[in-house]
Amino acid sequence: MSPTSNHGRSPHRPAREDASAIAAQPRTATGSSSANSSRRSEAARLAVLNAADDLLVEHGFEGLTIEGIAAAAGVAKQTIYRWWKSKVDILFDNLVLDAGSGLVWPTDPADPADLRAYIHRFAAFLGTEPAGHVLQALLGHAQLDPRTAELLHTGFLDALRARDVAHTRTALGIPEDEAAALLDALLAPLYHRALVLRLPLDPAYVDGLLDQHVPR
Amino acid sequence: MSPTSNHGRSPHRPAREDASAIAAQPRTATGSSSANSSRRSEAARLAVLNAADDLLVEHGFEGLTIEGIAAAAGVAKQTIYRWWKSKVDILFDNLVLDAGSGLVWPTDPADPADLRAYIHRFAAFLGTEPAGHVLQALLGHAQLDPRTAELLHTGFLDALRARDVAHTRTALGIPEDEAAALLDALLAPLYHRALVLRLPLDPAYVDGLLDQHVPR
Amino acid sequence: MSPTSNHGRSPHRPAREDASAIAAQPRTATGSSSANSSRRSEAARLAVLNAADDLLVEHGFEGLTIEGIAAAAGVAKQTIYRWWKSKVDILFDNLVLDAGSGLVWPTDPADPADLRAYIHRFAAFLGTEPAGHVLQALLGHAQLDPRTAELLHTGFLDALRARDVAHTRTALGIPEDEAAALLDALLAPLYHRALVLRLPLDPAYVDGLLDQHVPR
Amino acid sequence: MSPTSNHGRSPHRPAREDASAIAAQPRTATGSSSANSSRRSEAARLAVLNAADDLLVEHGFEGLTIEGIAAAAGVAKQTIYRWWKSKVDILFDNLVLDAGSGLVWPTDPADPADLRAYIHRFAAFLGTEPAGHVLQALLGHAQLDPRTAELLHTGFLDALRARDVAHTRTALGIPEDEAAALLDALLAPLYHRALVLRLPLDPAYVDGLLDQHVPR
DNA sequence: CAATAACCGAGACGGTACGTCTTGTCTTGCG
DNA sequence: CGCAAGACAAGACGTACCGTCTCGGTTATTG
Repeated sequence: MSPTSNHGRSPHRPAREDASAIAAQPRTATGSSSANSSRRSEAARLAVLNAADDLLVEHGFEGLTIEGIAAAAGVAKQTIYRWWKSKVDILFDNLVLDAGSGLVWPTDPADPADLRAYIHRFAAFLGTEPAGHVLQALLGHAQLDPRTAELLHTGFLDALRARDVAHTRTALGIPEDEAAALLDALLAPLYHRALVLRLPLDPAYVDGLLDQHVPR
Repeated sequence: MSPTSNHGRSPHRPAREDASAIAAQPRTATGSSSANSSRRSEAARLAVLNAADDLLVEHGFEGLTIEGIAAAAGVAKQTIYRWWKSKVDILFDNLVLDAGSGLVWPTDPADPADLRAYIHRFAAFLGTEPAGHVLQALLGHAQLDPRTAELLHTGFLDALRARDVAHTRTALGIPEDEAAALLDALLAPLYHRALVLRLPLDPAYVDGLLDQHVPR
Repeated sequence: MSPTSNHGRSPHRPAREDASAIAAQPRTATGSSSANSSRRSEAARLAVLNAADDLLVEHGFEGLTIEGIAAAAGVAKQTIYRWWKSKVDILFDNLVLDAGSGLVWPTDPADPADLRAYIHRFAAFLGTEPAGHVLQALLGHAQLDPRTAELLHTGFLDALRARDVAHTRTALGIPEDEAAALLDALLAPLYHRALVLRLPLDPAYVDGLLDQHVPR
Repeated sequence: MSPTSNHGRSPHRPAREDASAIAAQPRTATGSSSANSSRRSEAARLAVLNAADDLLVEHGFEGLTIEGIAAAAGVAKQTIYRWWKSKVDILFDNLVLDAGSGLVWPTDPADPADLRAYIHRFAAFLGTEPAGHVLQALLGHAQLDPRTAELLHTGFLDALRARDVAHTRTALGIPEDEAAALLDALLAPLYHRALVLRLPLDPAYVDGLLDQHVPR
């Protein structure tokens, strides 16, 4: 869990006011992370997140149950309900965690090649275990449940898009609306291929897509 | 239910070998509908399909239960299980039914404008109640459940795509691979906008998209 | 379950209007018992009652759980909740069942010795497994829970007392108030000894008590 | 809490070896009360006892929870568990406390009328809030739980009976076995009426009972 | 023109998981 | 150390649906 996201730490009570699940610099040293207010058990938190990830891969989203997670994590059911509302919430925390470490832009000196690199990274993230499984499951479930859709968008996708548009702008030196359009032109086929066509996002395909839209 | 689809009529027993849920000509005269072998109650079948549609809109996919459908349809639970394996199966039948009447290409004399018309029709289908709700729900659920994915692809999406590629070819007089690429370039943004961005597919947007890819 | 008691048969829905759980002749031939309205499973009913009895003796009232009964009876929890409101209800049915077969007065020709015999029978019933355990548990729980008290009195104790007073009257040929007073004088020490002093109700003690109050 | 009872003061650790919860002279000056060794908070102790009493009357025995008592007393749960094993233990302390002040024999110069007075006092104690509620609840729970039965008898009822038999002897100048039999003859109907018949122990009834067994 | 077989409604059944509740233990600061 | 606060593992509670299984009561051919 990125220290800038308090999602899992201080749960539903204080209402999600977090505006940037995807921090530009998720890794900034926040000594304040030691402001680890509550007496929450870190061991239990991690055991739950890992168990959920494992069981999602093993049994699929439908076969993922709170009772199963609790049993696999060696944790009481109530400990889960104390900190998460639902299995969707748990997976969301996993998504934020994984995105924080796996969905990053190359660091500072902006370079047009950064976009290519990032799109490749995104395709790998969406298309591979376990993070991609989680994102696909949450996107799928968001079609079925408005609360999941709300959480996924305001808590993750919106921030991700804003960040990516900004990076694209600075990387290519183009205006915001152009950056957004370019990003959509690149991401739409990836999502389409993964969610609708269910075909693999192999690097060759991604390269072809990039060649179409961004000059090498 | 299109008479060329035996999905809902003679169910899981004879194993789904239906290859063209989306018939090119779903409306072929079927006096043969009297080949209606079994003593299945048409009233019950329709009551179930309608109840499922209504309850999907009312309570969402998760809140849709077999018991609820049975109660709303005034039908015994066993009557549902006799003809459908799951609520996904019921929704699938509804999808095929709705697609048969709402996702058609203009009839015969091929015309380049047909593609524009069809894409508009598709956007309207995906974006509006209740058929779009059903398709979105099934696409969402397909991310969570491989059996749903299998059913949706081999039973609907693959046939739809094959048909649409063929129509695009004849409408524009282009080779198959070009037709497929063009179709993807048009559909990917629509799916992306509907499933990921959750924005409306208004005609203005669709027109803009078409202007980008197909000469007016 | 005595056929004159509909307690377990037609459960909480039709509201307990049964006025004579303790029928004078619980065994009256009622071929009509086959007027067994619902399709309730007799096997499940008996399995639950027996399991409850066994587990009460084994683990005590507090250690008796619905889940445990369901597991021991090889029955789904919901099957128990369908027909009984609580474990108290199950025990009550057992009590009525056991009382019907074990708490009977000698048959017709009234004889002063009948009272002696019945009091001995009562002492044995109250003091021995498993029926006595059930009655003691329900009497104990009635001190803690008004609903149990209500059920036990209006559904069992009142009818028992009325029946016993009537029998005492005809057996000894005395007026009702005298019969009631005599019965109280005999039962109070038995209950006191069983519930408060927790001493055994051996036949010698009962004989002594009888000698004190009824001429041999 | 009587100072001669260390029940609540030094709890389960030193194992209850107290033989006379009901001291003949509960009020004997025990300067040793300053043996108030530990740093136990008297305020917390009293808050717990009072809260338990209040909540027993308000919600009944079953609705009485340790957490509820802790909350109502403004005390941490652990503080309760530090000093009492269970809610039964807390109620027991309350019983001893109340009995110490409400269930006393007239003082010294022995007089035959003392028995009448004491029986009236006992009936009032058993039949009225809150002390009677506690005793009835504990008697009821003793039917369900052997540990409660053990505690109630060895910790309270046995000593009470011994004391009462002794007082009866000296008050009426009769041998011990006669005193015990007389006491049983008086108490059995009271317990029977309170626990089984659930009728009020009004003074008129008690007078009638006394007239039956002890010459005025 | 019965009989016989499938369908139908109703709903009980053995199960699984839900989300809530309480228990009794443990840990973390404060005074 | 006692204490308030409260997280924790454990597990029962009562509810909702699941998918299977009778039960009688219609139809609707078919022998």
